[in-house]
Amino acid sequence: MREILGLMELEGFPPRYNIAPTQPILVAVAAPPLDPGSNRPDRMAVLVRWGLIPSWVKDPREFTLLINARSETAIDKASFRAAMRHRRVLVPASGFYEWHRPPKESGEKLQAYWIRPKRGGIVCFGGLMETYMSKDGSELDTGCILTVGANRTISEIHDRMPVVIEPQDFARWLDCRHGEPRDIVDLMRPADEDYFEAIPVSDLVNKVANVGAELQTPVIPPPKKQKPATDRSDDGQMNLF
DNA sequence: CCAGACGTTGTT
DNA sequence: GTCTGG
DNA sequence: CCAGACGTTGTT
DNA sequence: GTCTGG
Repeated sequence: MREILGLMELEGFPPRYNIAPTQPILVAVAAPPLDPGSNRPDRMAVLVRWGLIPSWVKDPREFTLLINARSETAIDKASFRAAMRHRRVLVPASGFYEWHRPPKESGEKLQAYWIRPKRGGIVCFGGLMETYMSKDGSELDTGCILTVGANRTISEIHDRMPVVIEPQDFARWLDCRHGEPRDIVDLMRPADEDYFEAIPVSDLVNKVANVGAELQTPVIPPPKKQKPATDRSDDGQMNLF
């Protein structure tokens, strides 16, 4: 991931297997303009609270937790408009969890899935951040992840999925100095059908107190046909969500 | 115009 | 701060 | 799901 | 008839 993002700050960042809203997440942002000849990286890593707080919020305690933003509407929403223009970020992860909620009548149980790139490695989600100034003068960096309608593969599980930004689009996504929202709308689209694989996992993941690698151990879900996951092991560097 | 909301998803 | 609903 | 709206203007 | 708001 360090190689992918060009960040220096990632050494020694431990793997995390169950990141819940309000917890810190690592994001990549564009660094301030470089001096000519500088070899400083043009991106930097920031830890933000997962749950965006717009700058105009009076009392964060009474404000809804904004962990996702719909990419179709974020440009026009008061809560996301400024961040969409000025504070786009990349959120690196080794995948995400999603829950399949069967119709109540079906009798099927809620099934959790660990969803990761088929090729393994790191995926970068499109996200937004804000720096919130509280009344006591302290700053709180917060962020959220953009979503888009699920592709056919993921829609078996859920109707939405995170926006995936490909490496060749990182620079354009992050360049908020020149790139306006209309210049990046094309990047907010469902991932290719074969980009992700969904691995059924146990309901251990449902409890945020469970945080170990065993959360990603494949299970065979009871009734429906579901291809068991491979046992290809993860690189263990950065297991977000 | 003015007052009030400002969001998503449904357990990540 | 900006948008929406009345 | 059901009830209610279904339109525009917004300084005349 | 269809959409929206609760």
